[in-house]
Amino acid sequence: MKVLVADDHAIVRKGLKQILLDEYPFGVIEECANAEELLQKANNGQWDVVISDISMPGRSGLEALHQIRLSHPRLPVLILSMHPEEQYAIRALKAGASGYCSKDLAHEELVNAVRRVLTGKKYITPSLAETLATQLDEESQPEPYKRLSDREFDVFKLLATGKSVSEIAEILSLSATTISTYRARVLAKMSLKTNADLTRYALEKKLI
Amino acid sequence: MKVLVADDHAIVRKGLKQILLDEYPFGVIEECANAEELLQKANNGQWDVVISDISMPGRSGLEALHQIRLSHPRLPVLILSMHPEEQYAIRALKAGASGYCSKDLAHEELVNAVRRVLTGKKYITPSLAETLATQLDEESQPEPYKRLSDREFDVFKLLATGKSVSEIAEILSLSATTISTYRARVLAKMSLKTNADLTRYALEKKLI
DNA sequence: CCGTTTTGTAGTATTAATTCGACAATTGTG
DNA sequence: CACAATTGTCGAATTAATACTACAAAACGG
Repeated sequence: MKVLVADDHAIVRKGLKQILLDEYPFGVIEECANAEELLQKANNGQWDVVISDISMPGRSGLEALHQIRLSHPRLPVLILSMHPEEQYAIRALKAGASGYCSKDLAHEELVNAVRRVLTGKKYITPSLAETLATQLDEESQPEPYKRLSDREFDVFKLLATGKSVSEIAEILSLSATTISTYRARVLAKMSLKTNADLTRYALEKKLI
Repeated sequence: MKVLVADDHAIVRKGLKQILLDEYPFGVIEECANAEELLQKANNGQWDVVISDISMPGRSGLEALHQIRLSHPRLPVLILSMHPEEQYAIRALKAGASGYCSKDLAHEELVNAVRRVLTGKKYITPSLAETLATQLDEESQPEPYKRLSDREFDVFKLLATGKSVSEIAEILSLSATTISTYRARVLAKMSLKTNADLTRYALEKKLI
């Protein structure tokens, strides 16, 4: 049993490692503190499964996932997230993740998820599975829900934390006008009107 | 060495425990998944230090901290947070925390923090320490938690619900410049920076 | 495979917000 | 009480944000 664990929080890495070692006492659990390290190690050995945080500084877990999909199509990647939220999960699964777990699950549940993805199946954290199911259900009738594009989502998150348009422009190296355009699209898609609405939404959904 | 560890994420608890066990191989590390459990265990044994997440479902880590301060005045409590935000840190320290660590610190740093608080000293996570220092440096010390005047509070509430400066000017029949001035004063008094911060604060305090 | 929609990106012109400075009225305090 | 600090209020000058508009590239839907 060889597992690659990636998370920028040392504490989380240790925790994952410990949980996995409890289950697989003779397993090899390797830690990666960021996406680069993850990619490097993924290319440098035979692994049974990768467990990675979705949001890490620098190249994100999502980008790393993408890379791994290309170079190791059969290596299952389980994405971990703090946020039990659809926006993240949909992205991860579209990028080829084998599973999506919220970080607050019990360790038995984590072990469970690992087992499933090892057999080639998908795993979705229970709380989210329900949400997604309802979502798909409702999609037939009302349909006010539109998915944000990646860029839009970036801008959404930054706006929700109180960044100004010009700060975001700086951060993403885009023109302020462009950010304004994204902002307008985000607001329209979400049927909201103000940045405060975004903040409230994000807080409610525990996105920030 | 007896440590109480509280966090709602099993993964984080495991990680903390492991890091502490690496450092204190014969230590007793007990896990608590929520604030109730933390209080119960704190009252039920002799501990050297408590390490607790700041935000847990139900009664928060901050409330638990308060309780512990009352019943065990000499027991050091180290607060952990995902967010290296001053708002939280200031509150935690005011409520009697011995230290404030961001969850992304390396495990050596955590061990360090524990050592410090054991000797009765305070520990503040480096990234935050810098922020706080710059703030004090940059200008007059904006004493936290000054009371807002009535007008200021009106403006505060309206801003927190997402009204724009000009809308507020309209509502209160004042010039937009005046509202901007109030806004600046409110922000200064509360040591906040953005409208999003106001919204967060208001939501937290259930003011809106 | 081809037309349609969505996405990523900006420029220009217009509008809103902020900074800075100011000052009278009110409040707090030794 | 007298003097300092706070509060309520604003204008002018400067900056930031938004509304439109636009267009190429990518994704999608038949």
